[in-house]
Amino acid sequence: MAERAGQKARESGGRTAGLDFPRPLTTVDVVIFTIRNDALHVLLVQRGAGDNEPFPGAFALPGGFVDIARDRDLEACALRKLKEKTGVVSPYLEQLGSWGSAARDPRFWSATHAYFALLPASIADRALAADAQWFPLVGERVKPKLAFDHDEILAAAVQRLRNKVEYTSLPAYLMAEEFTLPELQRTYEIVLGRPLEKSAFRTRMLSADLIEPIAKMRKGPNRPAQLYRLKAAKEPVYFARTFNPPE
Amino acid sequence: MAERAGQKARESGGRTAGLDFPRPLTTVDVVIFTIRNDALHVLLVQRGAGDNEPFPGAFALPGGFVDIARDRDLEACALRKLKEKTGVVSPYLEQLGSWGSAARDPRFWSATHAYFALLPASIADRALAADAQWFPLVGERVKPKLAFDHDEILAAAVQRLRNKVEYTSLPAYLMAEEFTLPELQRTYEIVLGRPLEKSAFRTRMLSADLIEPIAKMRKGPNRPAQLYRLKAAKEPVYFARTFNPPE
DNA sequence: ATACTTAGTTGTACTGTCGAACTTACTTAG
DNA sequence: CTAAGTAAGTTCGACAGTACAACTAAGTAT
Repeated sequence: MAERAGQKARESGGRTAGLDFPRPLTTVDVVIFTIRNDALHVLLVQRGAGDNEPFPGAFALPGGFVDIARDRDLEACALRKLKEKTGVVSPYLEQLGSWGSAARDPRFWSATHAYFALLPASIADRALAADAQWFPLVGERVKPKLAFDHDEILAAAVQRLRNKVEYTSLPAYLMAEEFTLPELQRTYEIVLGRPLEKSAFRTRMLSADLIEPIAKMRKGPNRPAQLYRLKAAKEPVYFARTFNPPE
Repeated sequence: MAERAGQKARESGGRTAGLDFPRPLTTVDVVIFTIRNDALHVLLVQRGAGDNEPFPGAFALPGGFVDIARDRDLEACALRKLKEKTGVVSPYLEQLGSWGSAARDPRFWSATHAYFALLPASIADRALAADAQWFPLVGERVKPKLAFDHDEILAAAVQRLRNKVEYTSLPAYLMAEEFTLPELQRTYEIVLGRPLEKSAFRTRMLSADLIEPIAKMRKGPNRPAQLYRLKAAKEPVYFARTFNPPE
């Protein structure tokens, strides 16, 4: 329907200011994070070796062209790609930014809308697509050289994540349904790459209206720990201060 | 060059996965803020009354189609549109996000890349385009109903600005070359919509490596005030705490 | 029983904001 | 010339939250 309108306008050949412009390619890419083995990981897919595709065989962020017939909007497109690769349907998903230039795709002027998602490791391990694979992060990069400008996008995603972790509750979305405070703190420390003060962390997390204790306790080889879960609100909490800065 | 490659691929009619997808319209819009008469203002342009254009006569954010022949990348496109409307060539410019859906433009599936810019009032008043006009902000809106989903984009820009003002030095980019600390504080207060503590504001601004005093003083009807200017670094400063929160 | 480990608490020092009162420098009214 | 007014800038005590370290608690392993 909307397409027909566009076709008509284009076929009419009139100076309809804009519909006549050559259109950039429009894609969506998703940077999907999770924590495995005490390290931040990102999901990459290996590209096919077809001759018409750029960067054959290279690794890339999950993503691809917007399908105007199936994708109601950009976020729906991101969710579709995320579901195709991981099976996950309701992750924490946030828009990261957009990258568009004449140079980033050898085929044509192209613009990508980048999202980033946080998944609990427990969910992330189920039902990965055949061409998808988790890679640990080395600093802000990943070992293989990525296709397009995906190295740059990944670096921006990591930076954004680290930045927001300083003053928000984002790491809570990397946790399983039930978790203990020390586990949450460890997640913060993994993402930030530096240790945090135990008591300050506790008082902050407990005074924030973010988590609630549940009746159960986590038993282990040592003293049992109180289990918590996220409160109903899905929105992240913003703290008034950053954590003890590295100096 | 890049265009030719695209044309070829399309003409070949091969299943080149992606180049065959119908492409969304790609635009860039810029939310340009300044402060006039102790109030936050945004720049709007009035759309022409041509029959082929949607929302004829309505006000909209400055923006339009990406011109792949002239725009090296998205930011260059935003800078071009900003210069066309204001003459300003080196503002504070930050990407805001992107909005894309089948519904936002009645003509076709379209995606816009939104930026927001901060201009000092002194610069902003020079050389406005004929169809451009400053509008004061009422909350997160503006009086006229805007074209497309620009009301939503504007609201997001205001929210982002207010948010970042809590813990960054962004308002410094709304100041003239030379300014006093009380003037800077007033700018913060205008953007935030609430008063700030004088002494805390001073110690924070002075201990941040952001501004430097210059030899001159601003004379007025009362005690003269020390003049400051932004330090060389163009990047905004992030504070470790937010300002006294409203509750 | 004893040592070890991790969860969680307590207490002191310190930093920066809050809030108000104060000093300083200039203008204007009488 | 003096007194009142105004805005710039400083000072000070109260307070909140963090830093750091020492402590208690509850389990396992030997």
